[in-house]
Amino acid sequence: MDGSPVEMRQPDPGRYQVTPVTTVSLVEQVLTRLEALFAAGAFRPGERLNEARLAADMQISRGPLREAARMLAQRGWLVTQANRGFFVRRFELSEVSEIYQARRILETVALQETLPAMSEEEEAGLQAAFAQIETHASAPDDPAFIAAIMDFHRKICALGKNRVLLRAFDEAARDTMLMIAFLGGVKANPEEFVRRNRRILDLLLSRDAEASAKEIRSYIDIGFSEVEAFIAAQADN
Amino acid sequence: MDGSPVEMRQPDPGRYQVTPVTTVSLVEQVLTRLEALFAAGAFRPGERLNEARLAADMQISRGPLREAARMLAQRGWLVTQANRGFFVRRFELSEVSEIYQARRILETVALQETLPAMSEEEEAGLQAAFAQIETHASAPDDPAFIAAIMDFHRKICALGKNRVLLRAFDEAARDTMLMIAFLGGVKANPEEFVRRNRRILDLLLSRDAEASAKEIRSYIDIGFSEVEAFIAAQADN
DNA sequence: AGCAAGGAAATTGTTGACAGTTTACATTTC
DNA sequence: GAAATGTAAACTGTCAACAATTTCCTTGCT
Repeated sequence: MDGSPVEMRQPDPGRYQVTPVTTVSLVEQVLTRLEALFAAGAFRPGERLNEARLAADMQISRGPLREAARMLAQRGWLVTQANRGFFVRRFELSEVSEIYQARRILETVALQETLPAMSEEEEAGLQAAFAQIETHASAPDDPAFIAAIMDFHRKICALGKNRVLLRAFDEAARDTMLMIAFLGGVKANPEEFVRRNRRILDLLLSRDAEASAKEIRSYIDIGFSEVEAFIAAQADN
Repeated sequence: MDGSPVEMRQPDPGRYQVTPVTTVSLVEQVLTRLEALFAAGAFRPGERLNEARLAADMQISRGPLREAARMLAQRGWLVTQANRGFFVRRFELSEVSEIYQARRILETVALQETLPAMSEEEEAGLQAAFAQIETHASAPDDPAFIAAIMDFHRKICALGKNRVLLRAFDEAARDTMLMIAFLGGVKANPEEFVRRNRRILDLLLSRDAEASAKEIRSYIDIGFSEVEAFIAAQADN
């Protein structure tokens, strides 16, 4: 009973570090799952999604599902029709070219002024992101491969230190992934992707903004023409 | 009873024209109202919004309100905290500058290649949008004045014919309006806004992409420095 | 007074049910 | 047989209630 101080808890902030415990709401979980379904190509363009069925499959009620669907609608992945519910968006060919055009601008404009001042952390981040591309190149059909590529280019865009433009890139990147999912995956050989991105990385590390931008534009153009050709081939069938 | 053909309805598609009857869901109505509340500066940054109270005021249940709030959260106007609900976003000063920087890029990059080929409709649209600015200049405190300015610049951005970039502009423009709403409205004299935008319009109509871009950048810079000064003045209090 | 503990009130997260609309199908009419 | 009509099932839009968590206030202690 007499207070020997030995066991007393004292504030010692530096001794250990714990992260907050968080709960994940159903809406967030549903959103994640729907994104995964989109990435896996489970939804077809124009498809109507059945709220009751989806909710039952996920073993939740329709409320959280609808809230997640509203977020995807705001993001542009779903469109709503009054009294008819949510439909998976469609891509027109014209919009595909706009997506790539936007990426060309967003990724290169970021470098223009900031590349020479790239920090150690940013440099390390780019290298780590590229390493991820190499890792996933062995399984190019896995959505994680495209996701790794997009993350690398996202880090490029992040060099611009502009959250508004980075957000715009995120949308364009997500649109790209969605479109690829609709097409049923890429079929271009992964080695070329790795090689060209390595070249981009090297030019970035040399801090040559002009050459980097040129290489990035060329890289994006190639990606676009491959998608374009693939769509044209599909249309022929 | 014998069918005299006089009154028989015959398919005659050109004789009259009706537009579809549409229903507006509660979610859409709520979204519109929340946007108006934001524009009017009714919400303070960091404020938590009370679902039950808002829903009761609008005389609806919490469901549609939450769905609209999720859309605003996806848009970035609200942020969510687990089990604590929706909070009005905050603006850091650094982000304000990024918004203007993004607008500078998005509005000028659109012109670079497309201005010389501007169509009659686009030209008329720009003039009509500018006329709206003049109309609302007499009531500069009305959110409609800023909205008119933003719409004019949106049409400029639309010249680029890129929906992805236009969407990015929309976000930046909405962020700008939100920020101004938080600041309690603009106090710069409306005549200057009208004058500078008229100059932009003239340069656009002359189809001089380079001069237009320069004038737009200058215009945006002025808007930014005014907001910046206003924020600094507020911070002093 | 300052602080911790406890509990009631307020608020969010989630659900199930009902009303209104749409969709699909069978039936009638020409 | 094709188009129009009527009808039942399916589905979305909305609500009200309940469970879980947070917030606020009171109480008791040093």
